[in-house]
Amino acid sequence: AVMILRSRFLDARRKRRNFSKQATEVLNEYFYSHLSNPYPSEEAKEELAKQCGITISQVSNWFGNKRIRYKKNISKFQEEANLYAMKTALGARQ
Amino acid sequence: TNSGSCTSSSATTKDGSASKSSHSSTPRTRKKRCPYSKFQIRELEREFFFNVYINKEKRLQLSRMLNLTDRQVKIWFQNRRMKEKKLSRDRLQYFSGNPLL
DNA sequence: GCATGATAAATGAC
DNA sequence: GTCATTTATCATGC
Repeated sequence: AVMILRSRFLDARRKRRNFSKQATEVLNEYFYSHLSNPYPSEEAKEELAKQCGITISQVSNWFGNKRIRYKKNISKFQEEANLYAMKTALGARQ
Repeated sequence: TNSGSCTSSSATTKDGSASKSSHSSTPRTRKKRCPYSKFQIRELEREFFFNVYINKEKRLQLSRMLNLTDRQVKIWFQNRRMKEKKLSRDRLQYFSGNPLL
């Protein structure tokens, strides 16, 4: 049993599981509301990790992937960007 | 999986700095990430097991044996130390914050 | 078949 | 030296 758990831990690195819908929501809200400087501080990463139920490393991974994939094809994310821009605008109105 | 496709330093002159750009006008293209072979990783890991910090002498020796630049070996050890630190952090979090174990 | 998360080379700030 | 990061690659989900 110990061996199984150990092996599960060792290659749990690339046993990828998608984040929850809510977690992705939170991360995208932060990303698109800080699009001019999408680099959360350590404190912000900690807060995001807590909100999303993931580790700080996973938050860093998500932002790293998001930044470069957004930069590589901005048009592909345009719709998503508008969606979250509208969402934050509506949230600020209340 | 990877045969000698990335062993770029075929013309081992001295350092890995190939003939980059003519002069200091071009912004010097970033070197393409090139995954190392199983053999290269094995030897690097073997040395890392003995010494987490590698000295200059062994570094030059290793770089010649693996057909890597001195800079590549240096950076590999830096990244490897960071990886070890991350593994330690993950282990700590994994065994402390999971009541199932 | 791409989307997505994690890891492996490579750079640069400090 | 560390360390956050960029970039390409890997491995999986669906």
